[in-house]
Amino acid sequence: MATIQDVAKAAGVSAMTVSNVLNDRPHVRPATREKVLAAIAHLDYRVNVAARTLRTGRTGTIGLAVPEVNRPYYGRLAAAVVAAAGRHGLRVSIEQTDARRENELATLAPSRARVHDGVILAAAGLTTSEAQRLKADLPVVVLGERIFGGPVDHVAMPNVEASRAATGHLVARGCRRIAFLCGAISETPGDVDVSSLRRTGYRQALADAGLPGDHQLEYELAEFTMAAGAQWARTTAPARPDLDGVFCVTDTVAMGVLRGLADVGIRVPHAVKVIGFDNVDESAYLVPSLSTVAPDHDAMAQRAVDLLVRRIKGPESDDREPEGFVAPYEVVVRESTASAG
Amino acid sequence: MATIQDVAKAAGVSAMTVSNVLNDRPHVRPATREKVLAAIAHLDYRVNVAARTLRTGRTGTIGLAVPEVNRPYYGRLAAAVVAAAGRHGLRVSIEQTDARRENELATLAPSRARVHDGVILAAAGLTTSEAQRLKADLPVVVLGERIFGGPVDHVAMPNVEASRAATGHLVARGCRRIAFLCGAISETPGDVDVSSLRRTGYRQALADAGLPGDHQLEYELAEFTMAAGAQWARTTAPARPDLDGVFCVTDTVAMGVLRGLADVGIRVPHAVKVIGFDNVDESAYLVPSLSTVAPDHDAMAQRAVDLLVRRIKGPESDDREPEGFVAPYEVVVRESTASAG
DNA sequence: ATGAAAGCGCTAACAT
DNA sequence: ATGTTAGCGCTTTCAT
Repeated sequence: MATIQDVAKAAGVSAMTVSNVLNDRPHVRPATREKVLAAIAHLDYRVNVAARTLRTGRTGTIGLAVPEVNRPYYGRLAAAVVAAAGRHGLRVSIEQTDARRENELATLAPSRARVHDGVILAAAGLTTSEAQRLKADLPVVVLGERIFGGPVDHVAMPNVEASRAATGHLVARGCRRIAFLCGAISETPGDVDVSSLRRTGYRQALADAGLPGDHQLEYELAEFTMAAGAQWARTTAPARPDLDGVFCVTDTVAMGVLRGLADVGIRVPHAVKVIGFDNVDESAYLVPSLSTVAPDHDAMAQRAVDLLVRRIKGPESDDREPEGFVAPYEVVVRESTASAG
Repeated sequence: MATIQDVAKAAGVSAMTVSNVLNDRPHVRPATREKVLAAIAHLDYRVNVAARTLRTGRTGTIGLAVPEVNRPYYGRLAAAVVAAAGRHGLRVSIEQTDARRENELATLAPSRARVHDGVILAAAGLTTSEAQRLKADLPVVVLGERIFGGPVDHVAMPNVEASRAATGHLVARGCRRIAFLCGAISETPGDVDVSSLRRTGYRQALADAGLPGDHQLEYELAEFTMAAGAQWARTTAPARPDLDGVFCVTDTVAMGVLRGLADVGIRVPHAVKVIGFDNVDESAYLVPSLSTVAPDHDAMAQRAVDLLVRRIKGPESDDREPEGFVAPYEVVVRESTASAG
């Protein structure tokens, strides 16, 4: 395997000149550049990434830490991040955190700085206060909740607003007894997990409509899974005949709910209307198709990568105030909330 | 950030001894080892992966090249590979090939040998003859079709047998006019893509049952997508009122088909029974739930990683004959092929 | 059982 | 515009 020295020799220049060509640095005469490129092609030379990393401290790879690869939402996100990173010439290495805080924190440990130039952390296990005190040893962008006053750049879902819109849509379709299904809500006061943010939006929408809030209608599931959603629909929903709408914290949960309601003969959207959150690809193909909130995944991924690259590139930029970006969204209306029977 | 020299100094030994401790090499006195470990802990020392890689040529990372991260099947697979690799202390870097042969071949190029110790290639764009002549510059395990006489280890789906079983199940449930939906089938004679293998199983099952094969019932879709499946169900299925069963090349396609059939009022399983392939998580929660072939994803991932690790570890093992592993499978019967109306 | 020396391939800094 | 020098942090080889 050819080295930069071999190329230099073949081109009749110094290794440094080859390096300059490789890295698109100025001050290389076109003629010289040609010679070097020819030698590179001839020898089929490839840079040794390890050597470059050892020298520069840059690895050319960013980490993407997600709770679980095998979930449509994160699959969608990962695809978008891989694409966006590629545009910056960066590789993406995906890690699973299983939504456990120690794993999430571990991705920011110094040891990772040796492997990744930066990390995009799709946080699900951290508390807000933890996120606000994140002391990362490498550039980080947190993807998930909006972290006010946190120390790192973050890209967030418009959780509250979008949930309010989703619930508002149910209200507009005539629902009056709307359940909210979410995951475990943190006990820590001031902590903002997805569930509590979306619950806030849900409550606001009820208030907007002058509907009484009923905490009996707020259900905390053990997990964000289809199984949990289905289980709820089979056991709890039938016991609440007054129910006419369900807002699910994610499409995955909603998929389970649709299945469970079908099992117990509760018709959607006739008896109960259902709306989810995420606009996962599958949602459009369910029977009935699932109404949902569609955040702009590509914009989130693109922005996350851009923010990260800026921190990676500019050491001076460490001083820059942490930035936040809230993705645009829209409510996608499908059969599960259709108005006519 | 502490280096191995710092640790050596702190422990009062040479760098070499520290290295020996780090790499669990013999001939280190327990007392010495203790001293070193203490120094490591005290300084919070971490090996510099780049330096080690430069020296040894090993990166500690394997590549996983999949057509698309954002597809349930590959998400499921990726999760399993990440888990299996972790057990060997290896990181996984995921790449997308978009099922294009040049991208798939690129993952095996020498330049990647600098970044990955080996690659698991979920091939979808290569022809058999290409796969059989794969000249990889680093250890590779191909995950996908069974490559007879190929030069690399491979882990395969039991495509033919499982498809035969799936189709046989439809026959057993009384279907007589069974359609087969697949992706584009390669023109190259002798080429075995997923579609043609599964078609072979389908045809065998029909022959087993003494049913006439009717090539009019074999449909090649442009893509393995829900959209393509739905499109087919909406346009083609209604034109074939004799149809009573559909075997889809993947669950994703089947999801689209279920949706499309619902659109045109063809009832499943009453009028038409549908079976898929993959047993994606979602399949159990569709309405109707989808019967399918369930290959053992975890076994496939585990085996792929094991095979790869063997090639990486043992240079002498290059001589070993390429191994093939065919995953076990079972037919999972759900509502979409239920017998009673 | 431990250590000294050398070098993996690259690039930052400083010549020229 | 190009070249020289030095060294990133580790491990292989050969001593001791």
